Amino acid sequence: MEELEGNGASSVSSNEIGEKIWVGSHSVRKDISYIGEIGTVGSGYEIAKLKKHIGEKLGLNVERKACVVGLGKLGTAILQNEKLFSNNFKIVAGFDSSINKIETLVTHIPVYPAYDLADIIRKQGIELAVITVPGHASRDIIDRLVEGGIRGIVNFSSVPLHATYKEKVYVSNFDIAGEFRFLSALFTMEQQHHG
Amino acid sequence: MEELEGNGASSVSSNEIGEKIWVGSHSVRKDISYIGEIGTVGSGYEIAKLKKHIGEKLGLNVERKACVVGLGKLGTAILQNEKLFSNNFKIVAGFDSSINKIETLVTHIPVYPAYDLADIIRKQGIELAVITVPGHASRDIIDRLVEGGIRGIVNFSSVPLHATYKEKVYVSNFDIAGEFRFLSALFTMEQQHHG
DNA sequence: TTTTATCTGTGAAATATATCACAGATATTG
DNA sequence: CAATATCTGTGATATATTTCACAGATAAAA
Repeated sequence: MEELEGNGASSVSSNEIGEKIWVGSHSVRKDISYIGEIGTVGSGYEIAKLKKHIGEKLGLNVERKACVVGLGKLGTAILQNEKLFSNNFKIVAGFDSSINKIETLVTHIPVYPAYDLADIIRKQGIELAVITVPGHASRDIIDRLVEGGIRGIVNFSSVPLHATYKEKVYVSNFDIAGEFRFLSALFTMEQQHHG
Repeated sequence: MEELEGNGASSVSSNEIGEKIWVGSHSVRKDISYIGEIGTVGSGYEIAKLKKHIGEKLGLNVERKACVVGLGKLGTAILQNEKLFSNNFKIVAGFDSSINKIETLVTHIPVYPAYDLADIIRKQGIELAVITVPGHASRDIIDRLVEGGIRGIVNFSSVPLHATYKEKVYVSNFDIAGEFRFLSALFTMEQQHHG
């Protein structure tokens, strides 16, 4: 929608949205209809109105604080790369278990030792975390994040985490090797079907 | 399964697998049944046999070459982090459009200018790519990857790519900001339902 | 104003996915 | 060896998701 606004458009049809995101116009309309009756028959959806409604429904209109746990190469790259985030998310802290790493890392974002995790998350009201620690450490980290009251976690460790609803934490696992396996499974099975 | 093997087990039941990955035993059995009749009633699945069959079906028993396109902080971190990959995937090349970056980057993996992309992918038989270029450049990059004959792409740029089946390329999009939006939508909607 | 084109919202139908339940086979125990 | 416990593979059922089709409303054109 922001792309279309940039082109000077003020309204958009389900068809146009569908083409942008490679989804049928039916599905676009059906999904939007769960939020409410937002469109205008004949001319489509007013972009500003649609953005507002989606934002309210999904909680995207408020700024949320996030942190990075594990400051290896990957963690540091994420910590320092503000372009990775849209404007309502702000990385406000980094954590690592190595004091040495914390003292030597050059960055304008404050970094803390891992044992302060729960405390700082609670005090600063941090809601989201990206974790890039080695697999064996991730279970311990998630416990401390939950203790601090974190709400969502993006997990880059190779050990998938399954936070329960009871814990009130949602986890999104991402594993590059897993994606590679998935992709190679797709094209391997394609070949098996075609001979 | 490798974890269980490490503990000395040689066979595993659908129940045990299900507990490990938080899935019902029914689903585990049903999924495995699509590959064939691999289990033994009464004692479960022989781990070595199950690994072999899954590997063959999904093409995980062969080594596959991969590359990283875009050597900013994130791309460099991925290029240099071999722990991110399981043993059948090997990063054999990095690419960037900045000659300066290519000349100054210190790594034991060969790096090349982006204009050599298609050529090197073809010559070296690279099947997988991770792309971490800025959004606006990604469409051009994917064209060159396809030209070189790439089979699968993990896309970290914020612009989602949709490779068609016709192009014989599969794409897995990953966008950290998108995951944050998804997670905050989940807990926001949870709050809306509970009052 | 009248006609024609455009577009939403949504029941209904079609697909796909997940779950269940159990027959029948194997392993284990006493 | 008999009795009991364990476990797979799968048809059947249930649930979820996607797609379709169109009534009815608005916008644009003539």
